Amino acid sequence: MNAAADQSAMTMLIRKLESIAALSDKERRAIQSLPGRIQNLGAQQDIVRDGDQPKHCCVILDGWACRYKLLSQGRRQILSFHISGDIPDLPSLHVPTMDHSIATLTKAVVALIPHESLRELTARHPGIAAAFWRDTLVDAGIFRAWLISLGQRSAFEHVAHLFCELYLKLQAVGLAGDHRCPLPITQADIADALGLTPVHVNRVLQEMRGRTLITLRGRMLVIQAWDELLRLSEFDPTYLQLERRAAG
Amino acid sequence: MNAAADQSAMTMLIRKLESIAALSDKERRAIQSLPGRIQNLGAQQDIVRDGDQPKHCCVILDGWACRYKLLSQGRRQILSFHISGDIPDLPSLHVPTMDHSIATLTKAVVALIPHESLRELTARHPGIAAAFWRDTLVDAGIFRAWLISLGQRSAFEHVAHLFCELYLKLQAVGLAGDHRCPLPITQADIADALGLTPVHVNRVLQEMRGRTLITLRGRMLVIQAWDELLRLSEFDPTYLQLERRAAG
DNA sequence: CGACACATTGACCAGACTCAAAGCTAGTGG
DNA sequence: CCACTAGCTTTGAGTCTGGTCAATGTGTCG
Repeated sequence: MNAAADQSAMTMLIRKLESIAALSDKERRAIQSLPGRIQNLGAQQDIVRDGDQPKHCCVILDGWACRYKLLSQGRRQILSFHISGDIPDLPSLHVPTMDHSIATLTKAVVALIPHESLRELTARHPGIAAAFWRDTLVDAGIFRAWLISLGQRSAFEHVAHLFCELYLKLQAVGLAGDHRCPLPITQADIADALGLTPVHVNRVLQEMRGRTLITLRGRMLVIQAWDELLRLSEFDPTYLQLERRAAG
Repeated sequence: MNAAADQSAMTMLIRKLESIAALSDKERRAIQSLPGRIQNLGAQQDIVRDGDQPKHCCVILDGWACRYKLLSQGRRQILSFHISGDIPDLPSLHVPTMDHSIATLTKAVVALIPHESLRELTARHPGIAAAFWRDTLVDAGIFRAWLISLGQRSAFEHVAHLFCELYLKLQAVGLAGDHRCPLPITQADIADALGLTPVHVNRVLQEMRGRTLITLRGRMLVIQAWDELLRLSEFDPTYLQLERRAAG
């Protein structure tokens, strides 16, 4: 966190909510004055666990996190990726028991906000309540999009679709542009999200490079052929409900 | 619809909401007096289409429906199954544009309720608003469970998991018991939901019959070995959030 | 500079798909 | 009440996408 961010840790949350709904000045101020315990976390650390009944929600201020579920024999399904501004455990406000875990994928900074404060905030500001509501509906839309990918798309199309989605989500909160975005996760993480093996994800990435669709080095993804990637994966950005900008 | 049901078409909606949240007498009466245009539909008929901006929600009173998305080359992914009491397009109250379609799978009876009436109802009865909210969160939980099945389970485990889920959902609204439930959909429908081919679904069903796990004839599913099916599919009913009864 | 995690490659395997052909069964109309 | 039909289910043979197992690079951080 730098000095500007310290002024309000909630800046990223506001930016995220404004990417899917309009906020008034009053609402922005109310969010900025939310109490939040800042926490620095390492990579691969659980934030909330399957079966927990959390009493606070976590806003991601920096770094990447994911929802995931463990099955027998160490199988892991990643259910969603989360970036700055996201509140992955927002549903815990209304559904007490977690049916999955949430963990960091990279080093991360999060703010823990008591459920109580959030309930007060939403009771006082119906506009914010609506924005939260809308956020979880967008989340559900992303789950549906992943269902479609898992059920109908080839591994190649699936990876392409994921890259389009991640780029647009990052762009919406100002963390990407010019068809480049950070991608600080491993091929094994991607594999667990797409229901593939790391080996096969690697082969798909090789093919994408070979076809000059992307560059992926260090932790930076460059989409060299955006339109082509959209076309190949039949990407339709409607489900992200990003009102302010068209895809691309 | 029989005479008793005519008394209030919303009986199934109330029963459904009570399977996931508590309602007061006042709230029950408010729901019962909702205005709803009753419609009789044939099988395979669209109720809402991808891209629509609906002005009402549909409560399913009888029959089965599904959410689905069409891709190129006639591929169809079914995103969820819906039964009596469900409001599959409830999210349209807060997210204007549909990113998928909703259609009947069997002959069905639905009630169309204007968004306006629902907004009035929820504004006047926060408990009902909370129940609706909770319902869409449960829906999201079901999407996550399907993600896990698609990503990590074998075809056999996936079919088993689906059968456990459908049985419990039907039981929760009084449409199943004794490990028997109606299953008025085709193997092709199941295939489109699980991302498999109808041929492979058929082979899986044959194996389940061979292992005396289920009986499936006419449009009736009998689960002969419930515990075994739960175990084989690693079924954990938490995500359905059915407070009142344990699984089974 | 060494160690560990991550990425890459190769050879072989298997679960699910494709294509094609019968066999059932529930509605329909005569 | 029966014959017909359309849609659904079942079965078989061959194929392919993605998985498994195992080894070898590569890069990054103490």
